[in-house]
Amino acid sequence: MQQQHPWPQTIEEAIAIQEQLRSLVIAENQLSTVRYVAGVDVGYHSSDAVSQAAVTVLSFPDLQLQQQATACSVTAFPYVPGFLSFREVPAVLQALEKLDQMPDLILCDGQGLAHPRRFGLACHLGVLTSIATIGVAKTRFIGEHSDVGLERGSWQPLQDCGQTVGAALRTQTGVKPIYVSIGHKVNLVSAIDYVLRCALKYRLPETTRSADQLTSG
DNA sequence: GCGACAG
DNA sequence: ATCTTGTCGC
Repeated sequence: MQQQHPWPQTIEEAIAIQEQLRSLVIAENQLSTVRYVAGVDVGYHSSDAVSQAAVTVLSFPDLQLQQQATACSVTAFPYVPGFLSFREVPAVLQALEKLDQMPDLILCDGQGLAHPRRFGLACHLGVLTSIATIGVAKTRFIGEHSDVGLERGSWQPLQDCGQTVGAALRTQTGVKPIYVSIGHKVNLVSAIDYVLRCALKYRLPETTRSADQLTSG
């Protein structure tokens, strides 16, 4: 699971990579039966110099923790909105390599297609690993949407430049919606369904929560 | 020029 | 992301 392209040193190089790789994104279901779902998260401490990635693998649909791994690496890119993947993907790849068995699906902490160039973190990780991925973000990055119904499962398309790039999804009645978008090898309706089935009790899916927990402490 | 801006 | 306790509400 090595990086398959040179890591950019400039925004211009990063844009070129995004524009090249985005054509490789598969926006339809191409995943086997999901038995293992992973959550990934990256954290930082006092300095930005070191990125710590955590991956947790849960059984699906019963959501029991099966495996976990962490990895630290030198932070390879600054945080610039629109280029988060260049910062977080290297550490995530290292953590994934430590797993005994690859998950069937990965829920990423960030956007997928809901990105200015349609190539957010979830798309990037999916293309590099060939694993199905979904972007699950706590806040909106791009796009607009109508008000979301108050009940769990309600959602509204997230639209940008006339395209549906994701969904604002209410995972629990009365809580703020989250932003779901395609990463790789899954369509939006299925992505919403997987996220809902991983978020039975809290706003964020259990995958994200368990990975966060590994990062924080 | 002025805001907005995943983590 | 990170710095950080208690507190209001179901």
